[in-house]
Amino acid sequence: MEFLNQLNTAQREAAAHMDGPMMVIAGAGSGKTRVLTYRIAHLIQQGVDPFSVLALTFTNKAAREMTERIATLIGEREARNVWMGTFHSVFARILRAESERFNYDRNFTIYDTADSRSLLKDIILGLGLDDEVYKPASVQGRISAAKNNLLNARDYLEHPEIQSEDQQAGRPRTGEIFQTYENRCARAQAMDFDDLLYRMNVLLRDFPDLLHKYQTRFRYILVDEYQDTNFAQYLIIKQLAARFENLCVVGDDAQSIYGFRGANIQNILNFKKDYPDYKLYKLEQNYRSTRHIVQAANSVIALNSEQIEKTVWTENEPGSKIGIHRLYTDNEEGRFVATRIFDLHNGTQSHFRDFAVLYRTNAQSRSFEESLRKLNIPYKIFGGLSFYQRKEIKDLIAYFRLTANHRDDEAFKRVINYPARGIGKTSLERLIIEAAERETSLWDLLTDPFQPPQTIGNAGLRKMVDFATMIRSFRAELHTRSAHDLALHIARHTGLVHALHSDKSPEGVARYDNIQELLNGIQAFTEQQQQVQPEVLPTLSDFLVDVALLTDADNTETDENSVSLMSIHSAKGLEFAHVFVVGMEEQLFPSQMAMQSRSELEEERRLFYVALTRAEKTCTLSYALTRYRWGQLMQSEPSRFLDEIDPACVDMPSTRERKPTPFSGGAGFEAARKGWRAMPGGSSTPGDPATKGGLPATDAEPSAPKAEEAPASAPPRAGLKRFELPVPPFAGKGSKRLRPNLPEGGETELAEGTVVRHDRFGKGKVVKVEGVAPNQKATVFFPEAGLRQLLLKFAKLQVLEE
DNA sequence: TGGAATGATGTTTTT
DNA sequence: CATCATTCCA
Repeated sequence: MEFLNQLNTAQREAAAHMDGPMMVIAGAGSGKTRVLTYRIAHLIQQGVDPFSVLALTFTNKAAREMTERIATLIGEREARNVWMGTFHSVFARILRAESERFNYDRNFTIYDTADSRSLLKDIILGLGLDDEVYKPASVQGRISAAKNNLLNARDYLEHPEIQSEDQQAGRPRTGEIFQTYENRCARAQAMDFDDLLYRMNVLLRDFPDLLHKYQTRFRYILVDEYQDTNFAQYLIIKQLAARFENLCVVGDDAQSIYGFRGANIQNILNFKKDYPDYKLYKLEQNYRSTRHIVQAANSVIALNSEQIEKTVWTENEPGSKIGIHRLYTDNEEGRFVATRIFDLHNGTQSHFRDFAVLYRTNAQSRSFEESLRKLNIPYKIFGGLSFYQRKEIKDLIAYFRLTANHRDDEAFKRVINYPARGIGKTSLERLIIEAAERETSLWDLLTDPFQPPQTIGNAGLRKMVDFATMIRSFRAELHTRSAHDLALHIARHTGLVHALHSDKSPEGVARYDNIQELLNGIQAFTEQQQQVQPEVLPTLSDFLVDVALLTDADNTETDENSVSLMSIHSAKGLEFAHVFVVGMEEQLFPSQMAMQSRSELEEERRLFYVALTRAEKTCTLSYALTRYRWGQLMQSEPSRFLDEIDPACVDMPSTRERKPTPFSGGAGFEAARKGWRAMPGGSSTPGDPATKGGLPATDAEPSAPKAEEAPASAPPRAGLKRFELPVPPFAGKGSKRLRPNLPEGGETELAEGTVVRHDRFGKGKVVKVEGVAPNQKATVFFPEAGLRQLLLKFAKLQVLEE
């Protein structure tokens, strides 16, 4: 009981809540993790069995930190027994335990995004479709959205609205691809990320005994970052909590930044409908940041129309104002930030780990890496090409996967001839074709004792069979050797270690080191598991469940003293004394991809809010006037977000000047500096649609600052947004965000990928088409003139080829 | 069949 | 500018 006294009143009340549904709306930096951990500790102290507590987070790191914090409150033994993990990892475990209910192998594979994309590409080509029309990535998005709304392939095919959407998008056979994808995954005993949530739902829906079992087991359920849950997650939680309704959700609508992957703020807004007698707690006092930072963040987020009412305030000192810095190039921006860090590090007694550089896209990290390296400042990059996505790591893991689950076709294809063992692509292709004909996995075909593959030459077949024999020999030891032991054996025995070791190029050495690092990681895993459950041998397949769902952010050794470089998304939940938010430019932040609709722009703004509120003491914003993008030098303009900050919190008054409208590319240094006044007659292009300001996003310009009373879910702009699907019929009362039909695409034959000629900009390729007939607009990439937005009624485009 | 050279192509954010 | 994919050659 005493430890609750370390909390403020609001926090304490929330943490002391025992039974019944509750929601905590927690402003940034208001101590929400504290409330979660203290509440769990308190529950256990009050006699609740730790085994009956389930806490769901979005990152493994958050889960680990919470476990640690709880351990310091009530001791490690108790803390360890709380079910704490990400949605995906917890449900993957449960699915593994219950796999026989849906005819899956216990050791099923979890396909990552790359696996499922390559499978999709395979299917698309296999169906004789054009992968330019059916882009694997966008089909993937479509399927993902469907699954997040609990639609399987059959539902998808039977859904008239979806079908007509696909018709109109010119991709009528998407459902067929989905269907095939589903079959192929089943055949390979594989699930993708979305399947984990989908299956979990189906499991609870179709097996009342299991529903009962887990409802009873998880007597207390806590959910972190509730604003980021999607429909599938929402429904799982709802079902699990239905028996006791001891459900605690914590979130901040202002920090909802995963709408693009199906997260639905409505889940927060609807909580009171599902649990009318819920108790609401609000945490509004910010302990993290200075007053200027809090005020700046508040002023920005106030421009969003959809929010839960709350006031974030702080008693902290005002601190220094937000700095805004203009640089001429992206490299200069890198140098600026690095020198700043260097000086601050020397001037104040701060550590390098107190600094973070946050950017919108991972591709921006390069200039900062270079500059930091030059000044000998240690840094660590998060995200981007994650450790687990490196080729050599994926190769080795593919061997592990194939060992655990022979039917994992993606893994099979990856390593059948790596290291080279003389199995060429024709042999493999024949195997693939034959497997498709017989509707079986590659492995099952290859090892079929009665009907071995018919179409492969003798030599090739023999080598393949040898390969299978080797994999089988690994399999035989799956349960007798520890994860690390077997991993090492596989790494050596396959020749992979040898192949990398003999490669003396710098990359080769790095790869070899990475393999070592992976093996060390498995060693650590093995030891850790043995500590938790000494009586059980941690196997390689146990490791695989973990590794599929790991990210770089989970990999950090906290004792490292280095500057953090990361995307704003991955910075969520973290805090740093000194934060640099870089690349504050139109088209970049807000991203050009996210300006189709008001709601997308608002998500970008929340992202900016998240960025600002990571800072404790100082926050520095910067932008560059020119930047390399797609290998091209491009002009850029200061982000509109800079103008949205309350000027009282900003250090550089000159930025208060009125900014040019978006998309006025090519205005030049002078124009960009002086603002839009310099544009007319300047280097701006005649007929440039920018001067028309046709974008909805412009609504948010300072000239019309107060958010109009938009309906709760403003109708999305017509556009190419592919991500949302109508809520499925059995979704019940949930949200009803039916989207109006897209405008008929007729009128023009312009489509993505069309090559056109413009009489000033030359040859270019259509990247995107949007808008309705008279005002239809195309985004075209011209190698000579860069990315341009053109209003079709003005621009005379000549179609060169489809 | 394997590897190197050349050419096309693409950038949001992540479990 | 990178990475990837395809092509071309030994």
